[in-house]
Amino acid sequence: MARPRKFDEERAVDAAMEAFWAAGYEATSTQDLCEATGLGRSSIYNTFKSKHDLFERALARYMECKSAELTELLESELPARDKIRALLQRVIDEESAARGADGRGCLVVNTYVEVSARDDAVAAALARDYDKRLAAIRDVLESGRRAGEIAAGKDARTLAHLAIASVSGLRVAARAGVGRAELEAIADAALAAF
Amino acid sequence: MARPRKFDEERAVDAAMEAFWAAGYEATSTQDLCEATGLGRSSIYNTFKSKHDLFERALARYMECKSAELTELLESELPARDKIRALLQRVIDEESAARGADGRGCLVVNTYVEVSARDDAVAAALARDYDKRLAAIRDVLESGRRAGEIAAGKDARTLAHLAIASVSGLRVAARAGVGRAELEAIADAALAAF
DNA sequence: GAAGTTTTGGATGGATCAGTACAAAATGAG
DNA sequence: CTCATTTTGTACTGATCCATCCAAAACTTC
Repeated sequence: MARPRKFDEERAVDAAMEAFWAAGYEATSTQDLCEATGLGRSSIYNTFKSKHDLFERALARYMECKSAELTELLESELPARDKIRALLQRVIDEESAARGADGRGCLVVNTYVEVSARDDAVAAALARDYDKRLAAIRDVLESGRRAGEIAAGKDARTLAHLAIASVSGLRVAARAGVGRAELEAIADAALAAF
Repeated sequence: MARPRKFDEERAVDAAMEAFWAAGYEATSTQDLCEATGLGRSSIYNTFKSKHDLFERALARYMECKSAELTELLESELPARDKIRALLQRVIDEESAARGADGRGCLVVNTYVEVSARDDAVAAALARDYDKRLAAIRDVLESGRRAGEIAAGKDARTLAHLAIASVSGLRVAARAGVGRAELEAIADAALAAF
């Protein structure tokens, strides 16, 4: 038939994801993407339509990974509040490690802020991801409410929104330079609302 | 002596702030800054050292304004928790209006995410601003704790961190497309932690 | 009004941007 | 081996990036 590809498309998307994650969309040049993926310009443009297209792929991949991690975390046998606690703790671990290592934060939060407002396709993808996470957490809290672990008067959906907002809040705080111990105290205080 | 300036430096910084606020640092070109301020290239580079310098000025101005607003808000006669409630409500008003009007969010949060990690000077300025806000809110909560409005077992400083994190969380949620009514429910739920 | 000083506009520089054109290289099918 | 097809490397496009240069304009002081 024809000459076969010398690279793995998935690995290229992964590498691009790392690049966008580290520097953001605008600040990542196509040259950076070539170096990160190890591909030539032609290969990238032959495989992906554009930088924007590659970004959407990379973002989708990131969201997939994170979504899988969340699902796994929420599937444990812990009480609902402890699941939320574990979620917040994981975020703190990520962000604290990231500060020392690379300080790149979370690609989803970064993209909300940097890209979302001026890019409808990206905004829509982020909104779908948000809804998925919201539903997963709401289910957990709803079960917890039925099990009596969460006060009956509290709305599971609202608390799920709050859980996600708490995650974002911790991430921004971490980026603001708040240290690990303080982040853990904040998370602990936030749990009082659940 | 010499030819006087035809423009007001402060107004120029204001206009630049609006531009950076609307589009972010990278996506705002020097051409955009000329158009926003109404100045020529020479005037801008004669007055400010560089785009980066102008950005620092604009960010400082933004933080000054917001800081003044916060101080004013915290000076009311309300109980401590109601002050926090008012703070969250103001954020919701801002973000909900912004979504329809321009969707630019908060320049400080945007800058944390877009610039902070790769710009020490900006990161330091943001950190100073964070500390100021933290201290102001901590004082309010400390008073509230002494007045018995806040449980004695809670640490005012941690709650102040939490208040700031709640603001960031709401802002990111708003950018994620969460509507006004839901934001208000989230804020209400978050207040249970105070 | 002349001299001296600063601002201003417009042209320009060199770098980098995203994306394309094209021919050489590489492969499987016949 | 030859042909058809796809990938790949390199050179290149036109646009835009931030910043600088310079001469003309504008204003104060003398």
